[in-house]
Amino acid sequence: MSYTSSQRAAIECVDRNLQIVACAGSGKTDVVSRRIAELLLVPGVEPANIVAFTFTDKAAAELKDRVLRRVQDAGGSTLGLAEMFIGTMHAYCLDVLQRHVPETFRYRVLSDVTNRLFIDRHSKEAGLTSCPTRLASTPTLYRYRDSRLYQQVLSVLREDEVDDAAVPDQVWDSFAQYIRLLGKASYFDYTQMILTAVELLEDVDDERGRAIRDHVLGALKYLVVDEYQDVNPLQERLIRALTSGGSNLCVVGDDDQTIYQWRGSEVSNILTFAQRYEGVETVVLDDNFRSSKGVVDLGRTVAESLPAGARLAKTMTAAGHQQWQRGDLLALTFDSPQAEASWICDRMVELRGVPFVDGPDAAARGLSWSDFAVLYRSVAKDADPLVDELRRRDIPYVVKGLNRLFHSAEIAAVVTVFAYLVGEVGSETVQSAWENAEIVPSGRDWKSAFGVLETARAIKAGARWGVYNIQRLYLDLLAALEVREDTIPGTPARAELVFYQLGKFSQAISDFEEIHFQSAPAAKYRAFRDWLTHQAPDYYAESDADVGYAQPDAVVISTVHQAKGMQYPAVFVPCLRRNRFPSKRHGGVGLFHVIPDVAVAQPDRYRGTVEDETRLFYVAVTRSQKYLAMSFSPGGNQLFARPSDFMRLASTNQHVSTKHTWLGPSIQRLAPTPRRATPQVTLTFSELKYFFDCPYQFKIRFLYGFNPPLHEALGYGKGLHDALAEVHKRALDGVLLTTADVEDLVDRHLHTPYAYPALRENLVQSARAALERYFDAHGREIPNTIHSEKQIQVHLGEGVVVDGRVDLIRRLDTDEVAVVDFKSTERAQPEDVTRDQLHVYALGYEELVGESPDLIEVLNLDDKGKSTREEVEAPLLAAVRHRVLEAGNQLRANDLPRHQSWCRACDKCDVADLCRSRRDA
DNA sequence: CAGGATATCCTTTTT
DNA sequence: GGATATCCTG
Repeated sequence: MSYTSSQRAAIECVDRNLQIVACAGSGKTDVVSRRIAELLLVPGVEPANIVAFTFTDKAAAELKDRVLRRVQDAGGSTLGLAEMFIGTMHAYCLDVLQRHVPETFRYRVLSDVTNRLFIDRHSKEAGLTSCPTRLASTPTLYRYRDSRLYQQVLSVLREDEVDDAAVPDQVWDSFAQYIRLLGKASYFDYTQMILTAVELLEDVDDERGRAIRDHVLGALKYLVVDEYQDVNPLQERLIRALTSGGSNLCVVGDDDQTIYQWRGSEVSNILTFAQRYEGVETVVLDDNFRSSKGVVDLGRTVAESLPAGARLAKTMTAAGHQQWQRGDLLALTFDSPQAEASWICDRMVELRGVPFVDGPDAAARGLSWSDFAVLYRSVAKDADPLVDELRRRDIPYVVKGLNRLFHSAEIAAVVTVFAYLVGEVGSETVQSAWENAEIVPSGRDWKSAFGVLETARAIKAGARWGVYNIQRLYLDLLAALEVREDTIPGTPARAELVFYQLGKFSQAISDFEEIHFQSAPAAKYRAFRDWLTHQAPDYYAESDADVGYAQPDAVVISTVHQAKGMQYPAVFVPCLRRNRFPSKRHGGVGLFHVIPDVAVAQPDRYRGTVEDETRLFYVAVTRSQKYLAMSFSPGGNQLFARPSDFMRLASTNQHVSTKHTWLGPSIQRLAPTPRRATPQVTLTFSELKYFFDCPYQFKIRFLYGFNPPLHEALGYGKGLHDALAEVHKRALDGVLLTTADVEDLVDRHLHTPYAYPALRENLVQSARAALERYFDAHGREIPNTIHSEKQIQVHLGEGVVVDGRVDLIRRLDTDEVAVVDFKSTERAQPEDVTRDQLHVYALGYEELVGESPDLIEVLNLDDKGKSTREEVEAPLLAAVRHRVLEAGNQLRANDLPRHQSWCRACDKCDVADLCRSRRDA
């Protein structure tokens, strides 16, 4: 791989703060990963000294993979690579907290949906309904209706730089209530994880804060921040705090690609970076290797239409191998959306099989469906005509960025069940909805199914919480109707898709029940039903062919936002309508009705400006490697009847044609061949355990997404683990806890939010007993702790990685090293599965330190459970390595069969009813 | 061309 | 129910 001089400058700059301004297609990820590999060659630099932030988990996975390959290329060692943090800032902060702050071990993270459920469920206590607005018509926010806005207010107050005095006192009161409630329930929302970590790191005076600073900053020598243009003020504070100890900082970004300002991104971070940090070296990567000179020139035109003062100076230049030809770039106008959709399909058919060269040294291949991407400002509002046309013509497609789970007939049918439970519809409605959705074969006996529902409905207030578990009800209902992949009418492919939908619904139930587990039965069903109609549809995406690890050869329909970071040989940007793209400003009760806009430094970020939309258009254009068709057709009403200014901008560019001439039949065509990438498979230890137990159970749980019912004792095992983690971590710091600390430990770590009071008391007792037993039996060995909760990775080659955490690594009196796994219940697990699992741990340890452990141990904390200890054997290690690789290949081939017949794995399987009838047992 | 009346909208998405 | 774009009127 050869680099340009500026790329090399960026890679080699390891001793100064560095700003890499990377244009679209400039090989950014490659440069960053190479630089990290280079850092590892610096004498004295260990993987644990490097932290790299990305914006998404997906980007993190990609960077990790790249770094690994670069390290291998550079002949470096992959030893200990698991100690390098590559991930989002959220994940990093959570990791720091849960590594160093025992009080936070028990905290769980609220997602966007569960956070909203939480706010609505506790609307008064969370301050929602007392939060004032500046509108006479809406004196305060309303439950349900305004909870989303309230979420935004809560994050702006913490993530932005807010002029405290300009925010009304009552708004602050609401805010304080929310924060108090969040802590009381032991939750972090996304913002709070970062804020908590930042405040600890900033607090130089606090004794404990200083200890954490020493740990964190002591290890950190190099910090890399990708997508720096999208960093918000709180995240900038984190970066500041992390580099305050003098670590080297490298930020990478492109101010022209700031597209998340409505989430608080602050472009000025990147614009003024060089002034705000010491001795900054700036490297501009303006060679675009991705696109033809036509695309690059159009992209530059778009970027340069932005006001000059608001950008970093750079001139994107075409430097790749893609050739521009007249006719590649089109700006076309159509009379109707249907005509536009039809032309797009024609154009795809025309381009299919046309020779395309992926890289400078690659052989030509024929373009295939997955080489085409159609990018919309709003898929939800504009993509329907194209989807209809693609379906009509049998062209495969996947739609990204659309929450339509609840539009599907299957889920609509499932929802009727809950309408029935609250007495809104009769049994005939339910039955006919299910039959219309073709989930069950017609003529199925519905008696037992309604029996399940009757039992659920008859539950009285005061019953144990576990009894009117909605998840249980759902799974029982599917079991009663014998809904399984092999009984769903239609082809196996259809059955699989239906199962993905049903699995997602199971996830929705889990989200709801996490917050509403303890609501009284009638209220709970009612709340669930309302949530299903009003809120849930906005959060859950329909499943299409793009699921699991298999990669379909299908046209991609996506929003511009979701296409960020992607590239495609041919890109379509249709529906360039005025008031849609650029989008017009919107009305309604908004952020600034709660927080005055003067309280925020750059309020326009949250409003959206033409410049923001221009940057979005820039992102859309620069996704294309060669072919790009921008088009307009008048939309449904007069607001969208005229073309966007972007149409004019595009058509005045000299590389763009405004008329399309069909390629003649003489043009050379190759067999369509999709770009082949071997998907990366990353598994955790616990997922792998299920896979070893039964591949089909793994599929039901992790690919389809079915969740077992929430268990009332949930949290017990984690609490024990956390308590022991504190014991061992303190030991590493030289503090030895004893039996006298048991009560404290249990208080701090045992969090069982779903336990009814009597159970809770039981769990406290058994947790204390378990810890006391541990101190009795192993107290003497605690000082021999080498690692507690050690992050490990196993790289198996061929893109298969296993991630995990080893509970304990300790030295025995024999001076041997043992890898230890705690089990909190004696719940039987076949012995061979346990051994497989432990050998994977051993592999992880080997990759961490370079030699395998001597022993692997299972320590059962339960009083009856038995503990095992065995020697690590090389042949077993090799065999396990092989089995994990095989698992990765099976996953990629979507080959996850069920066992031949009912077996012992089925006996303990929570989702066995979705697999086979119990009559077979 | 200014200003009032009317029609139409109420994204985008990551953690 | 509020904000905005565009239409309409003089």
